[in-house]
Amino acid sequence: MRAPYGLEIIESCLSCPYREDRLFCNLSPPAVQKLATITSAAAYPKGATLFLEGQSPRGVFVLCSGRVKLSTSSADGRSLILRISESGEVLGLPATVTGKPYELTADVIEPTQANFISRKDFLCFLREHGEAALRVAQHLGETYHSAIAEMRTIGLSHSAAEKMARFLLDLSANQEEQKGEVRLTLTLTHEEIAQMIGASRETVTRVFADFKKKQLLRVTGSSLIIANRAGLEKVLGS
Amino acid sequence: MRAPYGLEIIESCLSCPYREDRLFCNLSPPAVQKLATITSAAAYPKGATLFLEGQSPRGVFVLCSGRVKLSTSSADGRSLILRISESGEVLGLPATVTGKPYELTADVIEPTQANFISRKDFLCFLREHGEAALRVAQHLGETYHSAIAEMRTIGLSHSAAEKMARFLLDLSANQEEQKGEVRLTLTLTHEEIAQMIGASRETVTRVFADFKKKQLLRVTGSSLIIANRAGLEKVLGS
DNA sequence: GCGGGAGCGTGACGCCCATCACAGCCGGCA
DNA sequence: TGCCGGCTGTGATGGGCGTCACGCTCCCGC
Repeated sequence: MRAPYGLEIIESCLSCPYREDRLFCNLSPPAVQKLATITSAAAYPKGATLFLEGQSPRGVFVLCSGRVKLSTSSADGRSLILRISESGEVLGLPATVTGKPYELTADVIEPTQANFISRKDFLCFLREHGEAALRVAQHLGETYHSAIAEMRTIGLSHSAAEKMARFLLDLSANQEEQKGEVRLTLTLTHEEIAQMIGASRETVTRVFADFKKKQLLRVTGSSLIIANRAGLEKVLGS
Repeated sequence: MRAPYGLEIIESCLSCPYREDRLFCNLSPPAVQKLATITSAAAYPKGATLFLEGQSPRGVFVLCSGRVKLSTSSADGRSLILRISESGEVLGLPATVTGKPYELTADVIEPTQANFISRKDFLCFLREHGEAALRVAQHLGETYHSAIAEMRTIGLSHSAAEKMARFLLDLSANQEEQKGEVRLTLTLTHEEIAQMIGASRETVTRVFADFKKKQLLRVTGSSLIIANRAGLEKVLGS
């Protein structure tokens, strides 16, 4: 049941300079200049919606700060979270490039500032700058890659514990490790984790308890420590 | 357990002219010409493997004929089929563009002829022809789109019957309908369908039997008739 | 302080479905 | 013709986990 938040866009992102984000860094100076002219900044409060699944694409959003939840939901209210996007990421790219409807819904879960580029301007820009088109293609390829990874965790595990383990290991993959432990801050509720791995809220709670009992991880407040990475990996192979 | 077929490539695809495929039609004449020079044709027998999940990308394959199974598999031998590709489709595009390993395995299930373009040549071609890079971006966007659709069928259904219904409705979406019935030829074994929807072989058999009993569909040989589309759709909402 | 809501922990119950086992069926092949 | 291997159908069984229900702890606003 998606709350019908209006687009309460606050047009005040003057302090939001153009970022060296992953997608458009290292472009030629004229391309960067052109990009600046078609970009407009905006701020979104918690609870706002950048775009809804099924809408025809208005354009792309480049996150400057904040966090945005990307999800898809079925008619009966169940929803599946694909990703929590953070600063520097680009949202709405596939739909904007193809012209098909947004395939996901983007909900703001932490106050966010973002740069927006309208579809018309963006396509025009890509046609003029082949280098940028190639960068976009690479970016889409990586997005696809991580979608497949997500499918693997959901589709190829027999147990909820296995999905949780995969989820945690994916999270920790980008974190640095010290004395055999990985620390990461997990600002998701059990409910949200459940929606990410395709399980119920209670199951997430129980699996967490189980992992803690088995000394695989420790939780203090919102920070989570993976104490026994090898142990978690063993959960996968069973 | 993926069979270790060697790449028994038969270099004899002289009768395989360059196709008006979805990806590269409507390019400018010089682009098409360039493309022809870097394309090489080959034939693959049933059971051959175009590429394996995890391999570093050699290039893209454009199918001229035949059928290829795209799947990913876990360490314990379970596998998840994402798609059965047919004539005209392009395989290996995301990995080739990004440089990351192939995220899927491509197995030939019907004797196939394909055009191959090496990664080096392909990237060079994209850099020279911005229009093609944009087309590739659009293509990747669509690939992503259908991956999300697949995730929805697997992740957002509570019952195996629901997954089957979604699967069949997806299949029939591209077929034309006559007198309220949709006919389609299904050349997959129950085992393969099971791997596509994330269920067991026996469950697929049972759900099929159930659907037949409820007059939702009829099966004669390899052709399948969806007799009551509305009935199938009602399975989704329960 | 106190009510209320959001999030977490936990027990009981029951169903769905994976798994195992085996039996028919069909096509291919010697 | 008869064997064999792949595919399909079906029963029995058991465990995993979704669901319901309820209590608990925070935190926040009044």
